[in-house]
Amino acid sequence: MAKSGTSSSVVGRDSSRSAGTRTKLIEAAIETLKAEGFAGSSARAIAGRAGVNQGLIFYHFDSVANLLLAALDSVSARRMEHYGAAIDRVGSPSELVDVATAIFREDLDAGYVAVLVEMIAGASSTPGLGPAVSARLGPWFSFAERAVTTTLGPTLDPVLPAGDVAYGIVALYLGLEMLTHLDGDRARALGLFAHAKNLAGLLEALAVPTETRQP
Amino acid sequence: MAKSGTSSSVVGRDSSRSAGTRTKLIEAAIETLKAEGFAGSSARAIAGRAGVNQGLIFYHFDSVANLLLAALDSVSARRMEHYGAAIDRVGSPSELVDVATAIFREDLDAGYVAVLVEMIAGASSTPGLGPAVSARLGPWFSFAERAVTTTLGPTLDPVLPAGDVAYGIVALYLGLEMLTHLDGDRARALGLFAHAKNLAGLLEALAVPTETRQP
DNA sequence: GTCTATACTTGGATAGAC
DNA sequence: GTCTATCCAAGTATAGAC
Repeated sequence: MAKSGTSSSVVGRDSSRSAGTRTKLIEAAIETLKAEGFAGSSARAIAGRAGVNQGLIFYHFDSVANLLLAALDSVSARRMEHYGAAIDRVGSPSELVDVATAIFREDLDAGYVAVLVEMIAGASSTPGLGPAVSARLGPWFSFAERAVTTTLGPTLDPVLPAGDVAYGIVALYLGLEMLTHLDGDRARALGLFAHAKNLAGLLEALAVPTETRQP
Repeated sequence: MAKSGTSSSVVGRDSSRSAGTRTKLIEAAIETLKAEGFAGSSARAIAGRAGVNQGLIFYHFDSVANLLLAALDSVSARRMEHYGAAIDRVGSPSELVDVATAIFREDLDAGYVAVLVEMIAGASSTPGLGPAVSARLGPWFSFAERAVTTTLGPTLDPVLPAGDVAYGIVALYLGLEMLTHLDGDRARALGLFAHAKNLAGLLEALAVPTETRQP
């Protein structure tokens, strides 16, 4: 459905001389979702922020919903790249909490999770948007699951399956973003991460006090 | 700002012969928020569901946003009443998880938390709505805190303040509602509650094995 | 006091100019 | 291929009928 290239160029980038209207629109869509929410992300609002005519949205993306999905794809891709790099240098649970705290702070500042939240909440109002958004949640789940698995390992897998924990973590992440975004008080959420750090340290002290691992 | 009574009657109810247009509108607003989301809750959509002329919204509530806030007040009041009754007959942590599970299932079916989620997410798009919604979150926090305090008591309060735990629980609750509502799969969320039940049982076994309490 | 008919504004989408 | 002018539907809000 969505058009693939901007020009007849063979390369994947949109390298025509028009300075990438597509890219500008996607960037403006992200900004508008963050600042005005889903309900405020009209074609005119987004185009105004991008400094282009609103008709271009329908030329490049066919509909506003498609543009918003492209915006969600864009943030997801950026975040997953960043997350993946961060998670690879994590060993212990408390290190995981440290990384998670830093990432959460970044996401809050940049408003990346706000985009996701608005798209999920907004999906109720546009027919067909729900499944599309749902499909794009996959990377977030699998990233969280990978983070849990690589740090906690199969240690607590029998009592707490990594997939279930990942689901809860994503849900908590979304909820904390909502609350923080609503009242602008990030201290409450960050306080929770501080407590998690303590619990992680406690967990490390309890678990495998002797090096019981097979090569 | 909002009009208080419907007629010049002395009683608090709207007891005029008009069969309660206000009430019908509030009910329709709740249903519309659940089904169509914030972005889909226009004056026309709500009035259509209520079977009344859309102009009545502005007569009775001055604006759509005010009607939506009244709808949020209505669900909050109902839920708090129900929650309060349920929490009073809870003693142990695992009982708390049982009650929380039942309540979560109810909220999912009835869509009460969906209303809250949509209002929080939608607050970004309407100037002034954020603080109004934020103010209405107070009861949810204090209920969660009360639930945590009465069951876990001051036992783990030093390491995990009840207020912080309550904040996290509300956030998790909102996030689970979003995800469940999005893909219609409530098994994932309910599975988490099952794990919480196990952990609660574990906690009970560990904590205060001897009756160490002062009268 | 309650409600309806109507005015005006904003939003989605496209035909056609460049 | 890129963009603008324009159309029509949907939204908010109110003047005035009952």
